[in-house]
Amino acid sequence: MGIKQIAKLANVSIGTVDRVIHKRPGVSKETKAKILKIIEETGYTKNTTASRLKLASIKKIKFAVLLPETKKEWNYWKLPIQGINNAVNELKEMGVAVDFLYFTDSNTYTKSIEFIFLKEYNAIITVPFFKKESNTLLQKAAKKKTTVVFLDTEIDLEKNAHFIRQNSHQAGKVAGRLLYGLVGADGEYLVINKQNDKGTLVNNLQREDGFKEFIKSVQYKKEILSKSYIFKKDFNLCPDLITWLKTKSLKGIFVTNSKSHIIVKALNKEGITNTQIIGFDLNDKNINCLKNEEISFLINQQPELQGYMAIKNLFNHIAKQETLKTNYNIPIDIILKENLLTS
Amino acid sequence: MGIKQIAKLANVSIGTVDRVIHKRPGVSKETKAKILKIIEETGYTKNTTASRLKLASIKKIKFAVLLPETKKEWNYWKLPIQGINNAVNELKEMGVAVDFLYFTDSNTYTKSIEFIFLKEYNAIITVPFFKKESNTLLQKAAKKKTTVVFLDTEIDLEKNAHFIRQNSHQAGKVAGRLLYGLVGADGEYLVINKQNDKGTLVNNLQREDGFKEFIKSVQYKKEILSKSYIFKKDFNLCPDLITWLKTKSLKGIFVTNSKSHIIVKALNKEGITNTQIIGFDLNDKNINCLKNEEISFLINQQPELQGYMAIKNLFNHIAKQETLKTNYNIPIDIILKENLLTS
DNA sequence: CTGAAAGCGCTTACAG
DNA sequence: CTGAAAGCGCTTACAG
Repeated sequence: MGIKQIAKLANVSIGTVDRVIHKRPGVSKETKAKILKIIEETGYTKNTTASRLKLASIKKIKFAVLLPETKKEWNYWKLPIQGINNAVNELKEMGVAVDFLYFTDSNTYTKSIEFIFLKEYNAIITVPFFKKESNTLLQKAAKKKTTVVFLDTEIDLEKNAHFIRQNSHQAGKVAGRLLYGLVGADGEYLVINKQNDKGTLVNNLQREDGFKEFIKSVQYKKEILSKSYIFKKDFNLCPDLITWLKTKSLKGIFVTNSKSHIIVKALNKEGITNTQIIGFDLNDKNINCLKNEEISFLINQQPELQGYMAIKNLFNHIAKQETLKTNYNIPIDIILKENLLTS
Repeated sequence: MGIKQIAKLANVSIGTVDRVIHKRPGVSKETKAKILKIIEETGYTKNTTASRLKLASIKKIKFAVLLPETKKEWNYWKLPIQGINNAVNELKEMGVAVDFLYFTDSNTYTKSIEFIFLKEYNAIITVPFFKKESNTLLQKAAKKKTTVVFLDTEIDLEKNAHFIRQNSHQAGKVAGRLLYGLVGADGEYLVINKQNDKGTLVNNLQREDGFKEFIKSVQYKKEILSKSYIFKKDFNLCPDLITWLKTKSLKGIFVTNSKSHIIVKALNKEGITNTQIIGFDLNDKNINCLKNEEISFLINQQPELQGYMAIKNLFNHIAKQETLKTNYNIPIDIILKENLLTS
């Protein structure tokens, strides 16, 4: 059942049917009503593939991707890029194209956004690392009817934004159950956050909250220690923490970021044992610690999937008029030594 | 860069280029060589979308799906069907269509296979529940150049088969680490398998093996108890097991199948406590036990994903000549109360 | 306000 | 062995 049959049934040309389908002006009320009725009755839906075949050659669907710069060999931000490239590859015959831009700080972020708005993009995929700049972006985008999708982290913003990310609070609760299962009521708990010049990372705090919520829910009464570190080269734990760790017997450490391997190293240096660690992200060093059983669990944010879904969802939104969810949840994927390499 | 440009560069018509691309006969050696060279040089690849647009109207890609009958309201086998339908929906504009058939035993399985071979299908998606019949299927399929993909379980078969399933042995190891983390060296371990008239299910045994391999790897010296049950209505644990369970303090139970909720019920009836349970599959009853903290972990076989990937991989194989892996691994997805509803 | 024609990249059936 | 034409379902630019 195609546009041709609809046209035939309505006694009009396919051009007129096309105008109605795309809500373009220039069709008389009566004709429009007649065509809509037939579309309704026949259950006709547009063949997006055929539509894109034609459109791919004249008007591409263009996405701008603005992510943190990736200089190092292993870099977290290469993973969403990988997912984005996979999706674009699947959809390139449908006329989907993407431009990548990178930022290093809020200044280069702003510059890149300005640059993006000089061209015409259907949507922008980025991260909400700078609150003020993210709000500015959303304002500009609203004016230009450009969709914005944020990856990685969810923050409160003034305008309607779309997020594709793991629920960090919930991930913290998952970490809570996993670690409590290993350490139990008699152990001690420590949360280690990552800090940069703007303070502790938003999603680290969200994870800590979720973690504490779980631990409290099981009637754990002792205090949960919490530390925030700037992770530089030659990282060392602060002396009071080392003392604390050495006096306690069983310890559970929740590293709310990708730096758990650094904690492992620091603990080893101090000869601190009897520690269970749970962290985030499948970087090489973390994976190694998992293999050596120095880390018990890693929670995978599935950054490739985030990038992949961003493109797929945006394509379905733009090409098939599917609604774009405000929050797309990435499953909280639990990785341990034995399910590391099976996917 | 399309077929038209290739034709122009080779000074031939697009029909001739098409013949070369599809390895159809009737092209002189010289012309063929010339065209292949230009394809090579330009890096031309066929636009599958355009190709399928045409082909969808004359020659569909047809899949036969043969799965266990699903009468009950909640049934595991509705899940791969859901995934299959999702994939077919995505690809229907590409001319992908599917027929569903159901079996109840090896007889109806054989009958269905015969019926399938009366028609022309590009591929068959089924489960390898009957070894002899699976081998027969593969033989017939090889003759007809029909691809066969097995879901759910991997077994040894004579001919080259394709499997999309979780690695059950590895899943058992994952269960081992998870349960050992909760129960530890001082506890007792019990494995519960499911049995039907043909004996204990293959993947249950594979999971048990993996589980035991892990538990042994951590130098656990006590015996791991293993039971195989036929799960009927009014299920009861056998008396000797009840006695055993009541005399032991901390117990870890690995249910290698979807029936962990039945074990929970049986344990409750006998007033047996201090038990950690890990099972498989997200059926409503298991989910309820997870929510009530009567089950600690469930391993999700992601049956929807299995069905989805079967269609996607087969489509890519048939329409894009991508190689079909002998074993496609479904990740070992760990579910606990807190990450149950986040995806 | 509406229609007819050309074309997206590919495939087929037919002509020579 | 090769080419020209028609067509897949849709979109556009133009004509009226």
